[in-house]
Amino acid sequence: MTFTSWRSLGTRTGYTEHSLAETLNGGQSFRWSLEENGVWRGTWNRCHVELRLRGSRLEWRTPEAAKVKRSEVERYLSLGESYAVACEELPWRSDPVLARAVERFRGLRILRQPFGETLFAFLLSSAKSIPQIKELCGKTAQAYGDEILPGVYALPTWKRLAEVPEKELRVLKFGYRAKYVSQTAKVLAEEPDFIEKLQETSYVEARSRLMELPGVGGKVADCTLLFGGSKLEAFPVDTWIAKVMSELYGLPDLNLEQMATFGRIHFGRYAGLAQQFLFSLVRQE
DNA sequence: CCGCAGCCTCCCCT
DNA sequence: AAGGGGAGGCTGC
Repeated sequence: MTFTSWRSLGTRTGYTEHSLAETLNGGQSFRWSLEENGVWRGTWNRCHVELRLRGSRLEWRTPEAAKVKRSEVERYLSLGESYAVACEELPWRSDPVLARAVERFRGLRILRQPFGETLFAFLLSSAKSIPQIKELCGKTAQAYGDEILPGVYALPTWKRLAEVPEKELRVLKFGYRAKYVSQTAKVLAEEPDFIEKLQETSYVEARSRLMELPGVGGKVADCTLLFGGSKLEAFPVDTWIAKVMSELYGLPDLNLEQMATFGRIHFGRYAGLAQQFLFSLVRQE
């Protein structure tokens, strides 16, 4: 494959190697891999790009045949957003735990992934580690997705997934998640504008609609809305964040749903960004 | 309303 | 070395 030359995405993104790795490979997306030469390679929709950091300058390139636009990359990486403003608005001044996390992972941000792909990945996420989820996504793309470039496969659409028998997904080692994917695919196939309509509604409404889908509980709904729907007030509570709330915030008696509510109130409009900082913090320790 | 086992499979631990 | 327990969760009892 012939790539374009490296192009700058700016020198003021705030990214460090550390926070870039945490953003691309820290549990938001499962479609990035780090090559030996320090280059990140990732795929979303029909976009395929490489990223690297040269000092403070973030650079990208893409196979010429892929026809990826700079604006698509900027949007995906959420570069145009006022990231500094969001960080500034987080309550780190009165919250030493958050302050430590923000300091340690400066540059970490929330991606804007395709909604459908995000939903798919998080339907697979229960009781799975990041490498395992990546493996399942990769196998699914190869089995049912389009080959958008030689050897590069996009994830299949939900329409395509609706045609795949649950049994085949079990062969790919989806386990009990095969049923979630299969049944959700059927619902989405019957209601083609389900996802589109959902993105136009408020966080609260979108969350409860998403939770009607088989295999989607509060955590999966929040991850989908945060990483794939740009609902930055979503505060996903997994076992790691539960540990943070319990041990670092002194709230061991709240259940998961109560922790999610606490998070949205305590951290405010950008609770999801705070969650990602805290998630990186505990996961590292 | 709450808490818990079961679900697939893999991995880690003993 | 084989076998139990838990994993970035959801569902039904």
